[in-house]
Order: sequence, then structure tokens, then C-alpha cells
Amino acid sequence: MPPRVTARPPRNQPRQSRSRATFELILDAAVRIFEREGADAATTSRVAEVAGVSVGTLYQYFANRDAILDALQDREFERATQMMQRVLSVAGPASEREVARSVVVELLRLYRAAPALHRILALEGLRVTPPERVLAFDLRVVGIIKNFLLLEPARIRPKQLDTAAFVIYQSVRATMLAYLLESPAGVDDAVLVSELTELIVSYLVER
Amino acid sequence: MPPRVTARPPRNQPRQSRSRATFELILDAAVRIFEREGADAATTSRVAEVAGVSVGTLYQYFANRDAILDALQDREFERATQMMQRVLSVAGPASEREVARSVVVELLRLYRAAPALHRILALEGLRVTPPERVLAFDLRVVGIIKNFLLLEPARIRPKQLDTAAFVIYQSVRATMLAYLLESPAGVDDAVLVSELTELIVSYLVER
Amino acid sequence: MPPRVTARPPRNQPRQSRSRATFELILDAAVRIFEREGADAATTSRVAEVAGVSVGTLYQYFANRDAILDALQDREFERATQMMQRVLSVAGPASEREVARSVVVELLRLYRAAPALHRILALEGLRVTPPERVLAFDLRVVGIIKNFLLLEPARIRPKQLDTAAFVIYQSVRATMLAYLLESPAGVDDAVLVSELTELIVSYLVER
Amino acid sequence: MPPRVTARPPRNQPRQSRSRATFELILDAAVRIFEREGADAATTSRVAEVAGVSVGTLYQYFANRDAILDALQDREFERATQMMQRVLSVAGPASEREVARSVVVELLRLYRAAPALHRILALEGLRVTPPERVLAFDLRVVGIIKNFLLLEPARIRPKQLDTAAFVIYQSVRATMLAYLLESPAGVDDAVLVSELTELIVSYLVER
DNA sequence: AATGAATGAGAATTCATTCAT
DNA sequence: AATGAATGAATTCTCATTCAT
Repeated sequence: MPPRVTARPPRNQPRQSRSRATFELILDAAVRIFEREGADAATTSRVAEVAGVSVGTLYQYFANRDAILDALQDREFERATQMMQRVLSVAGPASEREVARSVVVELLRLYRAAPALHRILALEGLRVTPPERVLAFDLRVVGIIKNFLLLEPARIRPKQLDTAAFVIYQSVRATMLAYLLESPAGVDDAVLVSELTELIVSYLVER
Repeated sequence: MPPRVTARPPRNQPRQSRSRATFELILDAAVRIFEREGADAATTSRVAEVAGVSVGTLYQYFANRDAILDALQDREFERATQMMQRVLSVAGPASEREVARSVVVELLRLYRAAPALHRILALEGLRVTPPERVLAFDLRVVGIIKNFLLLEPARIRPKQLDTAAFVIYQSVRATMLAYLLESPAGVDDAVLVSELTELIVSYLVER
Repeated sequence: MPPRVTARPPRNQPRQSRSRATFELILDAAVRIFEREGADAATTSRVAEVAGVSVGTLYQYFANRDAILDALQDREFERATQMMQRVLSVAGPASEREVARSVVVELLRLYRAAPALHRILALEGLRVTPPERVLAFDLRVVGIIKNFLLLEPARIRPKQLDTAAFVIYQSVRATMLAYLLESPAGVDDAVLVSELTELIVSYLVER
Repeated sequence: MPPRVTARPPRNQPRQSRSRATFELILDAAVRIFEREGADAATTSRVAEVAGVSVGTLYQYFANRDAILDALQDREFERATQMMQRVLSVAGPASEREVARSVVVELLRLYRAAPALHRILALEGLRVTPPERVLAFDLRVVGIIKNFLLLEPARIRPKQLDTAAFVIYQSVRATMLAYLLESPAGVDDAVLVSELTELIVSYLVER
């Protein structure tokens, strides 16, 4: 059995494969409910039911309800970081605009897989995830952006890269989420991607 | 007695002064709780208690719990719109950058008064407020931004002003709220204001 | 102002015409709500509203909610008694069957005017009306039936007329109520009236 | 766990013995409260309390308050049907009067166990129980009466047996309940039984 | 380890009744 | 007398969590 996940760490993820599988099963069940039945439907019993385990078992893996959200936050952090690393490392000789566009496209893919989840994480994440972990994630994002931009430092506008990364991350995330959740008239994927790309490039890169 | 506010219309705001006062008292209580105790603490009983009225009275003014959030949404819509109108009308011969900066500054003032509330509104607003009212607000914001930018149409970059307004509104709002709620290291009001101003100008105005 | 009606007597009805009118207005409002909106809708506020007076005024006439039901019980008792007296006194040289039929017809008219009310009276009447008043009504009914039957005592079957009157009153009332509320298939007014007439005659009159 | 009883179907009764016991425990508690404290006292909390379980458990067995009444209706339907079947099947070479008397006696026994409950069922039953189930019961009663009377069809008076069954069932039921709940002077069990027997026989059987 | 019945605190909401105006 | 805003006890129902099996 993996160590029980408390909202505040005991940090390590479960390692044994059987446990790990159940752990992921529960997270996936929660996500499925968020997306299909709404946040209110995600009671612990319902999550257990959809995961195909008993409530008792659920509580073997998660100290309490919030711990599920916390683990989901973590998983999304992880996915986003890996995605960025992958995209940026592959970049090669591409222009900033092309790289930025790729990140936007991949992030949209990530969010579209579970927009309701991401709304809930935005809404509840801060309450549920210890600030130091949010910070840790932020730092990784900043680091990755830095890494990318510093390749040609001459062309980067902002003095405070940390702040800029913060601004651009919040902007892209919120716009994407609002787009997925509100379906504003006259915006489609193509428009969104190009506008967000423009937002990033025009803000980050020296004109 | 003002007409009870339902989540879906009965639209008109209360008019008599005593009633109006109680109405606002309840809204203010809700905001205070959001800020100090978190969204979950804002039970109808607690709101009534903090407002210094009985639950019964609260329900005389609001059809249900969500109607409170709905009324808050409305109030903030109103405040934001008035602020923008004020700032932009006063603008006179200022540069785009100066006007943008003023809007950012004023919006920061508005949000700082109740950041938790604004995060809830940003993420829950759609659930409680009828989409047509959210849309009406969006259109007003877009209209105001348009009005401003069209003064010198040659210099505006985006083709689709509606989309641009959507993107920039979401971006500024989310960044500001994240700043207020997460207090990221190395960012202060001055930095935030200038970065957001830069974000707006570099995105909206032809380079 | 008429003396306030308590669930337990202060017995006398209001006498002044204005008061009396308001009193009846409130009773009628209650009945209208029972019939059109169901028993649950008959809150004191709604009754006052439909009656066109304020709750405060309602409480000037009725000590509490139950007092309204009590007064309605009384009014129906009165109407039923008067109806029976009228029908039986007019009887003249009619056969028992004809008289019984008339009573059934008139009672059906009375119940049909407010079936929901009569259901509620059957359900709540005993709780709300002091037993001595229920008894008093019963005695009047028995008296009337006696009066009628004693004209030709030879033909009456039962030894205990009180018991018989009780049995027949309960039977007719319940059947009529069930008919009006359940609309059982295959029964219409004509069938009901003739079957109830048959029930009365075959039970009461010596074969 | 037995399937939760909804006012509208999930029809099947609980089967496992422990569950079944709890289920019955709750029903019995409700009955006890109806009889001793009145219908209004039968709040879900009070029922749970008297049953010696928590409210939560009560709601594990009953979808809502009305479902309790619905289940009681069902149980009484069952008991009444079984009783009639038993009595009528045993009948043998008895006269109609003797059979009718037996039914009355047994019904009185049934009702005396819980007269308040039976009044509530008589008057509220339709509200909580789906009409098709009420109908199903009615049909069984009619069938049983038919069965009995058709032994010697020549002697049955009514043309419409369904209507007659409806009339006689309502009459006997109401009279019996009024007797149990109002204890009218001068009536005792013996008198009641013989009068109701007379009512049945004189109404149903050709004179 | 897994199960799921039982728990009970706590939430939203209603409505009879009062009383200051 | 009449008004109707305010009160708050009481009700239904939910759901995170526990623990005996």
C-alpha cells in the first residue's frame, strides 16, 4: 500500500504497481465525475463507486476528500511541466513564435481533456494544496521559460523574468479556461491559439 | 421591501432606503466572510449572523444562497463598468499607455478590496449568473475598450476586437487575482501595474 | 372586531358586518388555496395575501393557524346541518328512497364545492376541533335522521339509531370523498348517487 | 442493504435479514409515533430516534420522508390482502353473513393495531403512493369480494361489482376508523361488528 | 486490505408568529 | 385596526468519515 496522501504532505506517491493502479483509478474517477456530472456530484461515495472500489478503500489511499484534489493538482502540475519541457527541448531552430504556439497548443490539449477539473483546481487548488507546492510549481515553470528565452537573451524584453513568467502563465491559463468554460461567441481554437501566441510573443519578446 | 433577488431575474434592485441598506448589509457580510473565512464558511446562517440579521430576513431579500453571489456579481459588474467609464472619459490627451495604466491601477484598487470574492466570481460567476447578464457585461467592457482604441484606429493590432477584449480582460483579471491571493515573491504593486500595462499595450497596440 | 377565534373555543362568531366580512374573506381564501394550490400552499401569509389583507390582520381574527381550520370545520358543519334540515323538512310525502337520494345529491354538491377542504377536515379536523364540538355535530345529524325515520318507525331496522346514524354518516362521507379525490374508473355522479342511496336505504329501512 | 425505497418505485423489498430488520424497525417507529404523538410529530429525526438509528441510516433505507408512508401503505395493503384471502378461503360452507362478519372482525383487529396510521393512509395515501399501486390493491380487493360473492351469483344485487366494492370498502374502512379514533358513545366492538356486517350484507346481497 | 452500513454534524430553507410603526 | 418586516425554531436531507466484519 502506498502511504496515505494527506492534504499536507507525506509527499511520496505510491510505488507498488497494484496500489499505484488503484490510486490512479480513483483520481480518474474523480476527473470523470467532475467532467460529466459536475463538481457537486463528486462525493467520496460516488468517486469510489465510479472507481469501482469501496469508500473504505478510497480512504485507504486518501486521508480525506481534499487529498484527492491535492493529488489531482499534483498530477496536472506534473503533466504541464513535462509537456513544457518536452516542447521546449524539441524546439531546435524554431522561432520564438513557433515555440510559443506549440506550448499554447499543447496546453489547450491538456485543458480540453478536463476543463471542469482545471476550473475546480483554479478555484480550490489554493485552499487544498500547500503554498510551498504551488510555489515549487511556479518556479519550475519560470525556470523552463527562462531556459527557453535565455537562449537568445538579447531579444527578451522583461527585466524581471520571474514576474513575466507569472504574468504570462496566469494569463494563458485563465484565458484558456474561460474559453473552454464559456465558449465565447466568435472564438474558436484557431483564433484562441493565435491570439494567445500573439499575447505571449508581444509581451515577452523585445519589439 | 425590495423585490427578492432570484438567481434568475426578478431584475430590479431594491429601492427603499431601509431595505436597500439591509440588502447591502447582507452583501457586505458575505464579502467579509469570503475574505476572512473562505468561501465554505459563507453559509446562509453565518452571513445572516455577520450581517446582524436573522436567517429569515436574509431569505426575505435573497431567494436562495446563490442569489447572494449573483447580486455580488451584479454589484461588481456595476462598479467595474463605472470605473472604466470614468477613467476612460477623463483620459483626454493621454497616451494609450497612460490610459491602460490608469485602468490597471483602478482595477487593482477594486480587486484589492475583495480579492477572494473576485476569484469566486471569476470561477463561479457563470454558474450563478444567467449567461445573458454575463454577456451584457462583457459587451460593455468590449465596448469601452473599443471606444478607447478606436480613437486612433490605425494603431490597433487585432482584427477581432471582441476576441482581443476577451483575452486581455481574462488575462488582466486572473493575473491580478493571483497576485493578490498568492503574493508571489518579488512582485509588488508597482511591478504588477507596469507589467500588466505592458501586457495590454504590447498586445493591443500595433507595434 | 369579533372575538378572536381560538382553536379551543371562545365560541361566538364575529357579529359586526365589516368584521364578519373579513372573517369570511379569510376563510374563503383558505378554501380557494386548498382547492387550487394544495394544502401545503396554505401558509398564513398566502392566505392573507389571497384574502387581500395583511398577516397581521389575519391574526386579528384568528389566534393561530389551526383556528382557521377550526372555523372552516364549523362552517361546514353548519352548512351540512342546514342542508339536511332543509331537505328533510321539505320531504313531504316522498318515499325514504327519494329523501335519501336528495340528501346524497345535496351532500355531493356540498363536497364537490371543496373536496380538498373536506379531505383536510377529515384528516386534521379531529386534531383541531375540540371533540365536544364534533360530538355536538354528530348528535345533530343523528337527531335529524331520527326525526325523519321516526315518521314511520315501523320500517326502521336498527335498534340503535345513534349507531346507525354514525355508520351511515361515516360511510357516505368517506365514499363521497374518495370518489371526488380518486375519480375511480367506472363511477360517475349518477352511479355514485344511486349506489349510496341504495346503501342507505338497504341498511336503514326494514326489508 | 435493501434498495432504497423511493416514493415512486424501485419496487423490491429488502431481502437480507439485518437490513430487513432495520427497515421494519423504522416503519414500526413511524407507526408508534403516529399513534402516540400524532402525524406532525413524525419528523425524520424523531422516527430515527425512536427506531434507535441515526437519521443517516433512515435515509439509507428511505429516499425521503414520504417514502416511509409509502412503505407503510404497502405493508398494510399486503396485510389486508392476506387477511381477506385467508378468511375467504377458510370460509367453507358459511353463510354470506358469517363470512362478512369474519372480514369485519379481522379488519377491526388490523385497524386497532394502528388506527391513526390507517386514517393517515386513507387520506394521504393517494398523495404518496403511485396511483397504479393503489389501483392494483383495489383490484385485488374487488377480486376477492367477487370471488366470494360469485359463489352464488344469483344473490348478488349490484350490477357493477367494481363500484359496489369501492363503496363498501370505503364505508367499512371509514366507519371503523372513526369508531377507533372518536370512540363514539354507545358503540362497542360487538355493536360495530354487527352493524357493519349488516351494512355489507344488506347492501351487497339481493334481498 | 477491503467492504459498506452506520453515524451525526451541519447545511439550506420555511413559515407561524410578533410587534414597531 | 392594519401593516408587513423581522424573527428563529424546526425540518428535511446530505455527505465526509469511521469501524465492525
